[in-house]
Amino acid sequence: MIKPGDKKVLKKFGENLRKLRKNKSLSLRQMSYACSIDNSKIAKIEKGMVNVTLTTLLQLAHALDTHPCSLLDYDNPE
Amino acid sequence: MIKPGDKKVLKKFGENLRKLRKNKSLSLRQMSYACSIDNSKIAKIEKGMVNVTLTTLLQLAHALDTHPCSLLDYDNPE
DNA sequence: CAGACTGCGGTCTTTTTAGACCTCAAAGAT
DNA sequence: ATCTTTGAGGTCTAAAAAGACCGCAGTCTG
Repeated sequence: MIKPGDKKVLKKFGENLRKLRKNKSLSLRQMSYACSIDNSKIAKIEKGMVNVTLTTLLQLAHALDTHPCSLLDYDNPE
Repeated sequence: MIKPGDKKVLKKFGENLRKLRKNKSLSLRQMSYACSIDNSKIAKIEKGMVNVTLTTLLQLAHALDTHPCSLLDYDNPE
């Protein structure tokens, strides 16, 4: 299901997520605790290996204390 | 997996999606064609019965010719 | 009435997420 | 050298999404 075109999107999303996490100076395990998502999974998300669902997206945003939009804000206007 | 707390979120998301679709005066089948998502599925999403993934979210946003953020822009920062 | 469109709901199979747990190597500090 | 933290991968099960197809009732129009 993960089409080649999607991989790029997921990768970008992951990179942005990582950036935001680093900004908060959170380790994977700290963030895991903050949003009840397994650290190994967050790592996979950051690497673009997972197509997160809406609720997961919101959990991540909550843990980062930011609006969900921030997680989608990697978009470069075309 | 869809926890009771999530249902509310998905419902709100769906309602917002429907609002945006109506704004564009698109029928389910028209939108289905625009984003390659089955019309029955879109109906389910709008009713909050599906926890959409990131790529699906982006497909929907694309079909509505709007930024993904708009889909998350219901008043629910939490 | 007939025909078209609409939203909605159901079924089915394949693929994937969610979630939990475990291991490991590298880097840090004590 | 030891202990801890960190990021990264791996495995496994159960639940759910993806995707496609079908049918139905209501509405509208010719």
